[in-house]
Amino acid sequence: MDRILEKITEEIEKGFTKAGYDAKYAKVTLSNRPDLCEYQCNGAMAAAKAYKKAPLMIANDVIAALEGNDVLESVEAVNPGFINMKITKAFVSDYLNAMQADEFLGVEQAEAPKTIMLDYGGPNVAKPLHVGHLRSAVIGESIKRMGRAVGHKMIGDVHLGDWGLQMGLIITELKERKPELVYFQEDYTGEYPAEAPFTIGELEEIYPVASGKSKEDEAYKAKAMEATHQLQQGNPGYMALWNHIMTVSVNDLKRNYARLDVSFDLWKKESDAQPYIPEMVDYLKKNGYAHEDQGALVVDVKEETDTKEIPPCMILKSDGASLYNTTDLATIVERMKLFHPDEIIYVVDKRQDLYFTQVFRCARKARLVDEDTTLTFLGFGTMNGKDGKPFKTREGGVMRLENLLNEINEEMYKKIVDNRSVKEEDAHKTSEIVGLSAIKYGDLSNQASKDYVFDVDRFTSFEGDTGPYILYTTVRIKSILNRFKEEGGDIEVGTILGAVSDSEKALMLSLSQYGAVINNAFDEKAPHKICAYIYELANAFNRFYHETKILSEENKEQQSSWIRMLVLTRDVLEHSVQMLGFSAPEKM
RNA sequence: GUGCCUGUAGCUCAGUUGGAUAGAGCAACGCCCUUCUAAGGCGUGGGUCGGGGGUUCGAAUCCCUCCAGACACGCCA
Repeated sequence: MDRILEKITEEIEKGFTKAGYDAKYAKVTLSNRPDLCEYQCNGAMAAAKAYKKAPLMIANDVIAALEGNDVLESVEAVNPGFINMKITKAFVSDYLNAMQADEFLGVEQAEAPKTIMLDYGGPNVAKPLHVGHLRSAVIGESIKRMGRAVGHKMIGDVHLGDWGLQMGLIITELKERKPELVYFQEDYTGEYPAEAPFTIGELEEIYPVASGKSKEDEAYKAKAMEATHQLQQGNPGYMALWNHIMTVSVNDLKRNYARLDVSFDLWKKESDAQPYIPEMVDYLKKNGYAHEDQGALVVDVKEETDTKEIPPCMILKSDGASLYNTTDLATIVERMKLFHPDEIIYVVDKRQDLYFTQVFRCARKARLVDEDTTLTFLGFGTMNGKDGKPFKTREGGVMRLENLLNEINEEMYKKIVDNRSVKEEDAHKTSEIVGLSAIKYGDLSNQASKDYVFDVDRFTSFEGDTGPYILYTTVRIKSILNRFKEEGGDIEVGTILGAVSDSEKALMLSLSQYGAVINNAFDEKAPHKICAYIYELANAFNRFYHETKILSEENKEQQSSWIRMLVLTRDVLEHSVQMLGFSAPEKM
């Protein structure tokens, strides 16, 4: 279905054409002076130059030509040459009824759906998730859901960090502690135990210890590097251990991501890309893309237009070993081969901007990606504490994601119990749902690319521009609808009628924007635009709610009109919130 | 040093891609519950949009310059 702005623009275009002006000036936008009008067109001022005529005259010509249309309730030309308009009540209500009948609520679906891979999450095996992983997960999940809502095929890939020295470190430390394990017996030929010789708790304790030792003890580090090498060569005992590490770790990661309501379609990992490396390196050499420089194998990625020196993309270190770049390039090769994506979006820390510029250019230059496959870097800023410095625990350490979630849930639980008399078990469940909205909304309502301040008190507040406020509004609507049903009403029947109050019309206008907002938000990969929209919608609803008594309305036709509008408002809010990655409870 | 990003109310942030009187929330101060969740609504005060130039009918938005902060700059990931 057409967007409401397009429909209005079409009307204005008719006016411009009829008055003898080019229709390209007829672009209509939302009013930035709601006190004066609902929609405005600034085209007359732009046209003034081309036609060498006063803008106001042009505006008046257009208005005269618009005479007799049934979309505009009022239209007037104002000072320099603004065309201010209000649309008819019937036009808005017709639009809302059509919107309600549309399964996508007016969100335009992609005419040619794309396959878009989303690289987000990026946790490391055997290390707990910490707050640094939060943004990637939250933003990535939202973009994924937004993409699906506009009809694209979105493939989310967690892209596990499971390769390199960290594995060797764990194996080495394990060997120090339990040398008697069969995994370390070279002549062992039997089956390895199905049960892992460690728990996730032990694993998480082992890694930092091993990492610390390797920094101080050269011999230890050498052992770890050797173990890494052995693993990569396929040492059966090490491979068996690696499998255990993976299983234990991935189960734990899945549990944690589930708490965040984040899910991945693919649990691919860096090691999966390794088989592609030899052939890729060979290809880069043979075709002259890569050359040796100071002993390392590199690909030049400088471009004429660069304002600064872009270092070459390193493929192999001078000792011949591969590195992060190599794996990422090989991952691109793998993704192209397996999924042929139209676009790959990386949701990663913005500090990796330069690095990804190198990787993308290298992939492009060496034709590792199709020409029409887009590589997108979606860099996000740092999550800071109230002091403006990177978020830390009170003790100054790195905050585990799990602990952060627990803290928020506890905070939320207190608030819910303090304010309402609810059953124990309900309160715990509700506080988890609302707590998640607090975290996600707090994050997503900021522009992803900027640093932001993570303020627990502010995010968990029910007042202002917060997740809990949005949910509270949604719950209020549900509450009315439930009452209506209990009294024997049917919320599925009825037609939305023209507005009878200013607050109702404002709510209707806000609802009518939904489709355009979602499409635009996805185009710009900007979840914060959805936040801004639903906050405004929630405000519009609360204003309307405050002055309209629905359940006691005598006129049944009017009542069912309002009920239908509540259903639409609820649906818009729930769909929006779904795209942000959380949901509304039934009560709170 | 080079490059990139950021700078908007006391605090946290928007600003529809160049439009009208720069907007929200929090904090402060008033009002509004016998009526669908007051975790709500209405209102008041608060700004040289980092500074200075320029572009034009018109600039928070585009260009130049300076100031301040954050980040990145070949064998880490």
